[in-house]
Amino acid sequence: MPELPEVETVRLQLSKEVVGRKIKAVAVTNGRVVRRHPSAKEFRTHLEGRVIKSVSRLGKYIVMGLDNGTSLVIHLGMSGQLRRAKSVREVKEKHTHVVIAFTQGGELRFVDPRTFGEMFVSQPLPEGTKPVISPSAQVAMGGDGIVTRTAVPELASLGFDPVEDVMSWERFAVVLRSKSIGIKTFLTDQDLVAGIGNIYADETLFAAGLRYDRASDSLSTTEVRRLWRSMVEILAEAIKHGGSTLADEQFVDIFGKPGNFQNFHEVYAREGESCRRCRRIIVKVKNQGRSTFFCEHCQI
DNA sequence: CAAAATTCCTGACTGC
DNA sequence: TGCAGTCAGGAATTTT
Repeated sequence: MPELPEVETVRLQLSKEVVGRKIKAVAVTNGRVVRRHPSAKEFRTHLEGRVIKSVSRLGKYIVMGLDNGTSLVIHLGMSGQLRRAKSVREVKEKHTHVVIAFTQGGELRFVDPRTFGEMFVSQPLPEGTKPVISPSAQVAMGGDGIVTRTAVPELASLGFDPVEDVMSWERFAVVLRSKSIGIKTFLTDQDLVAGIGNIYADETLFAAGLRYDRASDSLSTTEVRRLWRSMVEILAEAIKHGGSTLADEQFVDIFGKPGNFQNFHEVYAREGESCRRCRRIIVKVKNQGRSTFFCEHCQI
């Protein structure tokens, strides 16, 4: 399922492929994707004629800045894909729900079997209005980097972005210790840390040598620093390898190519296999209704 | 058939 | 008793 590294992989490609393009027509064939809008037609009207000026990302959300100050926001959910088509003639994937055609030719298509993903057009906050920012993002950034949040009020409650927002581990410690919850719960709470899901939480915790159920306010300074480092490094590494494509799942980039980072997973989906560090068996437990994979020996 | 996992929502439990 | 924080569980969804 697309998490920060997969979304960033897509964002990097989109910024080369669609910036500067003008939207000629939008076709919505599954209204569920644009559920925030009163109608598919209203969504269409907001987009047609607009030029895409930028492509940024906040957590798992892609934000396309448009030439009138509004933004096209896209969330891939668990099975969403954005696909670049060179021409209308290219065969459409099953579950293609939205097609954006450009005046310069070509299309951008939104494909999503499970339809947990969504698209919507966001209106910026009126000039002079002060944005409401999540406490996590405020502490983490100390007032910086609120641009996307001002441009997209719907995303204001998201926590700091561990890749995009430059911050210190000391500030991370402040946010971490402000809660008393399991550290995996902390990492996957989008209002605290934006962009981490099940895969990268488990991989980060293995790299940090910490159990998923350690309380966020119980870590020593050394452990906090290790968690911070591991999180940043795992995400950077995963982006370098184009994200993870799982055996059952079908994450692909905008050209249909799978990612590579699954080959570097130490624990995720490795239940019953041996830990590469200590040779013991990787176990799987349920946490918050989600699978958690970890090594009982390497993670304390 | 159950499992996969996203966000959102509700109900219950805990500690002060 | 009330309240905030936390957590568990369910819905929506399709494919394997």
